[in-house]
Parts: sequence; C-alpha cells; structure tokens
Amino acid sequence: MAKEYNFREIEKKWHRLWTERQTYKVTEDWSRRKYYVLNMFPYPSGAGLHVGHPLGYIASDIYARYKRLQGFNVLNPMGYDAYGLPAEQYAIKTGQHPEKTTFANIDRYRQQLDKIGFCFDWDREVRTCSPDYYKWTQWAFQKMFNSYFDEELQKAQPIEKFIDKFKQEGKWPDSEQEQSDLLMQHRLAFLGETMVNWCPGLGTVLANDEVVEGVSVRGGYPVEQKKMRQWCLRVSAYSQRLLDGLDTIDWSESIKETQRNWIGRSEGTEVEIPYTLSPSGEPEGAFTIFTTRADTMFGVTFFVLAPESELVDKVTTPEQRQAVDEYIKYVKSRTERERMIDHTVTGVFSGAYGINPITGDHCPIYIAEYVLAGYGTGAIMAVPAHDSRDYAFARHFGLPIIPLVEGADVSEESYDAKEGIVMNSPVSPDKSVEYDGERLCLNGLTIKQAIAETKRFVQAHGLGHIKVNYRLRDAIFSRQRYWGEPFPVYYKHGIPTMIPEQCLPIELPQVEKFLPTETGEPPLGNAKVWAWDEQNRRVVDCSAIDNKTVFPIELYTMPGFAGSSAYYLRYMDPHNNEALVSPEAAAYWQNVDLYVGGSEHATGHLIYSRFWNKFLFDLGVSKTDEPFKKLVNQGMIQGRSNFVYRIKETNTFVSLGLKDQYDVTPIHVDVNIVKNDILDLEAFKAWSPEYATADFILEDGKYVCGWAIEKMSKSMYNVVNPDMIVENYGADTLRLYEMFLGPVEQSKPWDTNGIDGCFRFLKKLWALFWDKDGNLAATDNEPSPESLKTLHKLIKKVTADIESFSYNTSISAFMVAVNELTQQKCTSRTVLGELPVLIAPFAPHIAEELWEALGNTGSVCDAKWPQFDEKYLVETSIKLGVQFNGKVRFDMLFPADATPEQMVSLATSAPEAAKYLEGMQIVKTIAIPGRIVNIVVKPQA
RNA sequence: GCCCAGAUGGUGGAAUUGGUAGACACGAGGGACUUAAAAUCCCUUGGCCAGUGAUGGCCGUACGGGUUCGAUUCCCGUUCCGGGCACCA
Repeated sequence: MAKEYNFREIEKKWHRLWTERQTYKVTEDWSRRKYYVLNMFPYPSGAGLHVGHPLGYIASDIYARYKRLQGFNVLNPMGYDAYGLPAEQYAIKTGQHPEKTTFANIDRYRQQLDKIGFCFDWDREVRTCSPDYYKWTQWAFQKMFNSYFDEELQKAQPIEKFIDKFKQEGKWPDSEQEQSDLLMQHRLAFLGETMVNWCPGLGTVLANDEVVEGVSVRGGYPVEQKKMRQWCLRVSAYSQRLLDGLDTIDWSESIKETQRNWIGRSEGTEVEIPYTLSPSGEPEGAFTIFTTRADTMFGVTFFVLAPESELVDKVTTPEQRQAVDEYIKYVKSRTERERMIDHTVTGVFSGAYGINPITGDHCPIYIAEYVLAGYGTGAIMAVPAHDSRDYAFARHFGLPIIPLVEGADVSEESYDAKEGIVMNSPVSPDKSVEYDGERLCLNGLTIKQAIAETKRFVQAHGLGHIKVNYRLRDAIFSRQRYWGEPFPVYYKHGIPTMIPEQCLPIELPQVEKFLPTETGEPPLGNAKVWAWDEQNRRVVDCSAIDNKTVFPIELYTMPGFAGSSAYYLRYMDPHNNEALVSPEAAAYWQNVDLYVGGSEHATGHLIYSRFWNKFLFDLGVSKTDEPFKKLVNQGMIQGRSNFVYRIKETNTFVSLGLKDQYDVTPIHVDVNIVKNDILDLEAFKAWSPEYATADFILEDGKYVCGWAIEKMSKSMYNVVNPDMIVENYGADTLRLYEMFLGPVEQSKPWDTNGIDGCFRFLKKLWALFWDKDGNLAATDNEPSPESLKTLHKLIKKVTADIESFSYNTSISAFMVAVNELTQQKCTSRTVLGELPVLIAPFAPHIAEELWEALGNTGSVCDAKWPQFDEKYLVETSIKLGVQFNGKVRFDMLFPADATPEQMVSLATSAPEAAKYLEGMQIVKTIAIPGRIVNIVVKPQA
C-alpha cells in the first residue's frame, strides 16, 4: 500500500511541535541580518475570518519563511487592533462590556489563525486595548503636547524651547490662561476650536478619512459640520516631509499618488488686495487672496470671499447688509452634504470693491459659498475667462469676462488649460500700474513663463509673496466614545494639564452605561472614579473634585488610529515597561521592511502612522524617518455567489440552461451546498424549511446554478470559511490555493472549485517520496541530468518569483517540476532533498514532514535555501527563424557557449537553413543571446 | 473635470519586459481501471477552414492607426471597467 497524504495528522503534529520547540520565537541577534515583515493587524470582529482575510497574512508568511531560509533573522509578529465601534455598539445594545466581546473575538481569531500555520512569534502579541500597550499611546500623546514644529529645522522640538524664545523676545504673557492659549496654537497635540465632522447617528466626531460623501464610513449615518473644542494633532505641520518621504519608499505608484492628492500641495501666490466701500473711494483696508494662476491678474473682474470669512462683516456696506445677512443665513442652513452635491451658483454682492494692484481697477467683492473658508485665505480673485467656477458665477451675475490667452474661445466656456500664449496683459500699456519705474507686461509669454514673471514682479514690489498651501488638515483626535484610550489629561481651572508621565497608564474607568450621559457628556461622564488627585497622584472618585487638589479628567477618548500608529515599534520590544521600545531593539530592527495590508488605509492609518513615526523619529525614539520601507497592498477577495431560479409563484426551481423558457426569480443560494455550479439537491432542501418540498427541472439529471461576482458577505450566502477548507483539504492546500488564485495585489473572486488542482499537486509531491510499499523512496543514486535540470530550473524560478511576490507562477513552476520528476521516476536524494526546503514557505506542514522523513533533525525552517547552478540550465536548442513573405521557422542546436555572432554564422551555413536561403539575399540577421537567431531575406535581384 | 491602474480562451491567470501568445490550474469532452461511486491515470480543448490521416492554411491579446525584420509588450487616438481627488482657486 502506498503511503497516504494524511494532512490532518501531519498538520496537528507540526502545530504541536512548533509550539513545544518555540520554532518561531525571535530575539535580537546582531550576528545575523534582520528582516521585519508586518501585516496590518486585524480588528477582531464578531464574524470571524473568511477566506479573504488570511490572503495578506499568507503572502507575508511566505516571504518571512523565505527570508529566514535565506539566513535572515526575521521578525513576523501579530496582534489586534482591539478598540473599535462594533464592540461598543454591541455593548450599548446588550450591556456586555466591550472588553468581554473583544477578548472572545480575539480567542476565536487566534484559533482560526493557528490552523493555517503562520510563523508568527506570538510572544510579541500586542492588543491596543491593553494598559501595557496604551500606556505608550498616552505617552506619545503627551510628548506631542509638549512639542512644537520648528519650521526652520523642519522638525519637532520641545515646547520649552518655544517658551524660551518668547521670553527672550519679551512676549511671554503673564496669566496662565494666556500662556496656555498661546502654546495651544503651536503644540503638536492641541485643543482646538474647529469645525468638525459631527455624526449625530454615532454621537461622536469623525476624522476626514472616516467620512465619505457626507456620511460616516461606519454605519453610513449623515455627518454635519459643527464647531467644537477638540483634541487635534498638527499633522499639517509635517505636510512637506510626508510628501517628500514618498519618494524614498517602495510603495505602489497608485497609493503614493493617493497620498499626494490627500496632502494636496499647491504652490501659488498670495496677493494683498486693498478695498474700498465705494466704487472709486480710497482704500479702507486690505485682504489677501491666494492664487496658483498669478498670470491671470489682468483678467480679474471681481473678488469673492467665503461666507464664513471674518472679512465679510468688514466689507459689507449698509445698503447691502440685509442681503448679505440673508445669504449667510441661507448658507448656514445647508449641510455639508448638500453643498457637495448641489453646485448651483449662489452669491451676493457685499457693496465693497477690491483694487487690483496690477491694473488699478476697482472690482466688486462678492460673497459666495463656492469659495471655501478652510483653504488658502478664504478669498480669491475671480478670472472668469480661465476658471470654470468663476465663469459660471460671472455668467449668472452678468460680470465681464476678459480672455487672456491667444486663440482661446470663451464665448461658451472658460479656457482652464495652462497652455498657450498670453495676450491682453495689459490691454494697453497704461493699464499696468507702475511700481518703482516698472510695469508688468506678460503679452507674448507662455502661461508658465507668465506665472513665474508675475511672481517675481509681485515679490519685487512688495505686493505679495509666494505661498505653498496644503490640503492636508490637522487630525481631529478626540472621540465621544467609551471603548478607546482615555486621555491622560485633567482640567485645572479649565486649563488642560498632563498627568505626570510616571503615573501612566491612566486606565479606562468602569462605567455602568456605555451611552452618553443625560446632560450630553461623552460616555466617560458616567464614570464614578474619574478625577485626578494631584497630591496623591492617583485617580480618585469624582465626588472628591474640589478644584484645589482634585480635578476632573478628560471625558473624551482617542480615535481608532491612535493605537495603530506606532504598533510596529512596540513589536520590537513588547514587554518593555520603561520605554515604548528600547534604543537597542529599535537600533536592531530599525523599521518594517515589508508591510502588507489593504489599500483602503491609504489616507487614514498610512498617513497617521507616517506622521506619528516622523514625530518619534524627531524625538530619537524611532531610528528611521519612514516606518514602512516596502508596502504591498493585497487585493480584495470577492465572493462568487450562486443562484437558483424559482419559477414565479411556485416552489419549482429550473436549471440555468432552461431558465429562459420560464418567468423566474433568481435567488442566492449558499455556495457551500454547490459544487462546480451543480446544486446538491438534498442539502438545498435541508437548507431552509421553505425549500423542503421544492421541485426541480434538471438538465442532464443535474441542477446547474448561475453565478456572479459580488462582495463576500453573509447576505449573499457566498462566505467561505477557511476552517472548512482546512478541514477538507488541509492548511497547506488552503495556503497554496490562496496564492495560486492570482497576483497578491490584484482583487479576484474566490472560487472553491479550483482548489482540487492544488490538493492534487500536494498529493503528487507526497507520492514522489514513497515507494509502493509505503517506504521512503529516496536513494543515494546519482541524479540524472534531466532531474538536475528540473531541480535547478525550479530553484531559479521560485527564487525569482518569491522576490517579486509572483507566488502564483512559482506554484505553477512547482507543479511542472513535480510532474517532470514523477515522469523521470526520480528517487535521488540529491534532488528530492531540496524539495521540502523549496516548498516550505508555501506549505510548511508537508515540508516539515518530508524533511523529517528524509532523516533530518530540527525544523525545515532552519534549513538553507538552495542555490541554483547555471551549469545545469544551459539551453542547447535554439530556434532559427528565416523570414521571407511571412514566417518560416525551425529549431536548430547551438553550442552552449556560442556568441550571437557565431550563432548567426552557424545558422546561415547549416544545411537546414540552406534550402530556405537558396536564391535569397540576407538583408539582416538578429541574434538574441540564448534565444533565437532571426534571418531576414529577400529574393536576389 | 483632474490624476492613477487595467482590458489576453468557457473560468482564474502565464508570457524571461520587443522574440513561437494562451504556461499552470479549473471546467468541459473522450477513454482506462472499477459491480458502482470516490480516488487515480491517459488523450482532446482559442476560433475558423481544408484533409480519411499525419498535417497544413487563415484569423486572433478591447477597438483604430503608427514605429519595427518582428508588438500582448513601445507611441498616438477611441471605447469600456476599477481606484483616488474634487467648487482646493
């Protein structure tokens, strides 16, 4: 009897041995080079894992195992992003403490993950909700509070340095309140009165990346703008560094582009515009506009202020007061969402006029909602001829339009392109105001030249200056929730004060209800023990608050991205109670070499994390400026749904091929009772009582289901649980198949149908090692040249493919190699002995078993990755092509060391070639080394 | 509107980056073994045409052009799908 591939026993055995032997435990070892592989840690949801979740983990596990076989000391940790909204909402509904459900979910995740055979070092597990962990989240927050961003050094500095500077300049205020207010404007973590995304449905504020098209990403509740006092992180200070850093890291172009868009750098010019309250009066003040099209200053026909701008009040004349007030009222009545969707032109004349410093013209100042208060200066110069928004506005209000580009037709629409030759700038020499004997003239220049020239002119004559704007906003860092990190902050007479560093962590207090209080305070308002005793340095009961030595503690908690921003540093040294990470561990592990996760975090976690790391880098805690050297975004695994077709108003189901003959309703059917699109009729009847008495119209005795690619979700009945695959095929087959499905970075549908191919492959690989009696087949025989060639071809291909994350093609190469070796009846230990090592990254369990069967001790993980030898790979058969009126091709042999020139000469003198070349003139010969010789001929004249 | 990435058999996907398109796998069809099923093994499988046959010819990588001896690959234009940004001046 041949030996059976008993994956269940093998996998159970090696899971036990890995744990016993601590195979995956990692320590800092300066004698070996490090490699840090990281997955974006999961939020442990109640639904457990589906086959899409482990995709990235498998991809990174393969790479981690490969790097280890190459001799690297590999860190590959795993943990949980444990704070989150679902657990809290479940708590509100059931009264169950979120910690309880979170821990239960974590246990379930762990069980599922363990089945797949990852090489995680679980001793380094972190959970963001654990006090040992969030101590350092709180610590980093306090460090940000005590830092400011030095524009000249372009890095964070201690806030004391800022205070000293102010004291030296004699500007340091006396009152504590004033000092606090001044510093707040510069701290990297600060309390700010800002417009926030308030989500009444969730009862909390949200960050910009948590809001899409005016509704919350989680739950889809409407979001409105509201002014609130919130903790913020001054992410915007790092805009330029965040942008520059992108050029130094190995991320996909698309995700870098997404971040560039999000940072939104735009270089422009700020220009001072004096204004008057009458059409021709003397200046009464000035405001500043921002433009990226300084070249269009001769085409300005009006100015526009954002309705929220503080200038609105100053420029409104008594005659226009009522109209302006009504307009402001109207704008306030509109939600952010309405403003985003509805772009109808609205606005009102303020009564005032701005004076264009270049032309001297008086142009009316309007107030309109299409100008945003939060960007630039909240004021613009309008050039209707060359900006589509200004154009729409000018048309609506009957304002003049002056074209400035030769050949541009602005009778129907504006000409926005930055290409062309400038004209009408000025229309006549006297329309350009003279400064220090110089008048600006742009006529005849290209637009790009004109922009540069105007910038120069404006700066030279003090009319304005060059200014870089970023769209990146400061991150709002507080949430009105329970299940998050508490702020280590108390309020001393209204002034936010940090709890001493030595007292951290401040642990999340117990509450009876997880909802906001009746007075509208956040859930932490329900906590009884939530006051800070300054003298005894501890958290005490709220009843002790006397505002002398006992003060109230902050009721907000931190947002989801707080805990996930520096977790990669904590994995380096997870049990250290003295520091986030010891300098030694940080120096050894540096940063993440390979980071694997979804691209949906492009404008959230991946920005915050880079910001957080840059801050810690400035502090000297992190050793590198960028946290993640290489980023791989695994694609989404979509579901493949199956359908049955019920004839309307009956309980009869008709097979796919016949459904067009009836009036049918497609119904989702559980993919787990369908195989190769054939429905298991009995399982279908048992699936739901409704179908117990169903009738079927079959094709060839089978019920064929329809299918469609949709999101993998419960409601589509297309969720495939990895546990089931492991049970039926084993973890190695699951791992192989997930990778065989297609490139890691690509989204692709899960289709269990194909899995048999991978299962068969493992069975064939297994069969290579055993004779018909079940004994080890490997012998000490000399390997045949063919088997050596097969082996070395495989080593070369697999090595190159793993390096480039082309796991699907390396598995294909394996399939070919195993088929070849089977045909060659290869039993040589020299060849077979390398196979377990080569397959180990992909299918570690079978690899260990075979490795052991060959008489090796220890783990295959500590084996050495085989090197290929080019001498076994030399191609001797090279194709010759002769071209004449179409293609004639045939194979011919060349010596292995032939140069291209020799190949050409040999080819043209070969007897096979001679018959094609007879009567022909050789026009051209092309030789590609190791490939092909192409001879182009034409008939001799 | 702007930016990025794509489009290859019935299906998932290969193609050493300019060198025999469709590797590998699934599915399908045919066959062997078997009382039968499962498992396993062998053959065929992009389309069209010719031939009893070995085989040969033509067409084919979204569409239309171009460069080249040679294009899935490079360039220009078009269509479609996906992703990001979006009254950002």
